Amino acid sequence: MKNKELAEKLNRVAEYLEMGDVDYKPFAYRRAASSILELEESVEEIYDKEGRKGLEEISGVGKNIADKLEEYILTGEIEHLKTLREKFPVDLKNMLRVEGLGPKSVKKLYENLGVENLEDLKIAASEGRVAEVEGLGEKTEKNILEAIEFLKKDEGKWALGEVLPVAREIYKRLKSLKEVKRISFAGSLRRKKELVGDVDLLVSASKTEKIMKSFTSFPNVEKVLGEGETKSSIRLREGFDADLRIVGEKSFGSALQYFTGSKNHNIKIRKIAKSKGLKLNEYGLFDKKKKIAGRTEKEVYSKLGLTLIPPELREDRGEVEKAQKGEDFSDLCKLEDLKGDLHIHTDWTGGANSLKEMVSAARERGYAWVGIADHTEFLRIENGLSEKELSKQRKEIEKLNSKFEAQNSDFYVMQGCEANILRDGSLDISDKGLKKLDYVIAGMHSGFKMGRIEMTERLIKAMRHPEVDIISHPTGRLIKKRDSLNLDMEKIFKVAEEENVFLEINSSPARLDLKDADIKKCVERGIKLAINSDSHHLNQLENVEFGVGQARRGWAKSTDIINTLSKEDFLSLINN
DNA sequence: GCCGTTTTCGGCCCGACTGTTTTCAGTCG
Repeated sequence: MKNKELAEKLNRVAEYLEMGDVDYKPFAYRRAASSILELEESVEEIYDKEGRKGLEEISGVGKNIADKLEEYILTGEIEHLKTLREKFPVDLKNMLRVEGLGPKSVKKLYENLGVENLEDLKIAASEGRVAEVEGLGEKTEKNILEAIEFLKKDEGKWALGEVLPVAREIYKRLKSLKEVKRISFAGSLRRKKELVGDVDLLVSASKTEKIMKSFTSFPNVEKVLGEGETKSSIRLREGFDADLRIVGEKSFGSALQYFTGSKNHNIKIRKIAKSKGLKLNEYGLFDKKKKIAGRTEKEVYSKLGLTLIPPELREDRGEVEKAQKGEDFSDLCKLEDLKGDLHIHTDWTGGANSLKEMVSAARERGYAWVGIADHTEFLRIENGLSEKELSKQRKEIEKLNSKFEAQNSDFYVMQGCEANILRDGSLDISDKGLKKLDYVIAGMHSGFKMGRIEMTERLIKAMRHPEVDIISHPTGRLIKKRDSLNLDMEKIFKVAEEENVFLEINSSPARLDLKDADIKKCVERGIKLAINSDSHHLNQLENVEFGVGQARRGWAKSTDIINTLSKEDFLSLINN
């Protein structure tokens, strides 16, 4: 768990150094940070086992950064970072969350206006002082104000991808206790919402003391907010809270139903109970004083004349009515329905792992096929591939396929690409180059500030391109960071229908793009979707879990998702 | 600050876009 913290510290050093106009060192610190994030082992473990030498063997870590890692492991501080902070006493972490604001601008704002944090910045900008700083101007000031507004919108909310790994650690810790009979996440986390307020855990047990002790002594606890017999709360070092509730075995189902929500879903469910002369609360479903259900959620729903509604659907978007009619939701898409992943990067472009490594990791996941979709020319930073390089990659892919064939394996690797949609809607690679590929993904990676009409036309032009099959991360949003692009989604959906273009559900926890409401619209119109990991590292293949959660929140069935097809069916769909 | 089919200093993914300027700095990917 410490790796993430350490990487963050190193990145922060890089940012402060950039503020101080230092060259190259920031790059070194960033590189070290990113290789630490990719380690399988924790830096602490490496240090325990192999000492300093082990630290220096981490790629990108030399003598100096090893010093800092050692210092942090031993003291929990990095003196160098403290010194840098004294020079520029600004809340860099939060200031840099403002889209469009980098270390250099933060420095200007601090030196000219004494801006140290977001509040200062907001005041300065709304008083018109930001525009007067040399190098900044009125538009920058306006953009800053808008970006701060956007940040404020999701204040106190955390991205599912940030919360879930920590939540799982707590879950595992509690589950290992013999006193714990049943355990589940509840709340928005269980509903797989893209933003969650906190971690809700529900446990059934008769003896609670040991469980509560284990919970409040979790290593990442910053503060115990409350500790009781049936309910405790902790604040984690990551910044969010976790709540644990313990109930009796006979109430686990009703409590789970109650604490999973959503609020609007539960209001509707309780109304149904009331209309039947029953009462529903976290302790059970009651007929007068007699408890008639509570042990399982299924029992509760069933006694109310409803089928069991999957947590991801519990938003009062029509699921209750469907459940009343007997719909069993079993065809909703599931992780195990995915037969492949169409959006995988390799070290041919910006990925961390080789083609071979990515392919074998995908194979180990139990996929039947996989699609490599590296960047094309325009994205120089990602070493986007030229037509010629794509042909070379193709040869390597064909080699892998022959190998699989020789092993009598049906596993198959397809070659696609993620082409860039330029400002005018054209692609950064020739039709001739695209024709050689099995399929084509296109996506927007630049030019985010365009008017609605222009932006919509741009995307539509790309969708109408005869070679384009899939649009990656269609709205371009970054969760808690950047709002969706200015697109007329109705028009986009219409063209997707006309052109048989598939829209991506990008599983990267930073994106989750399309969002649930858009997915639901696609499903209703019969537009097919692709759940892709957009992996740049083999650890990221498992991110499809987030995409599946998102798809389920959008009511997508397995038949709506093209990754559930066999390779043959997928290719014939693409070629028609 | 790290790295080296460059042994010990010189190079370090780079182009588009935006908003500031009026030729370029900062940010993003």
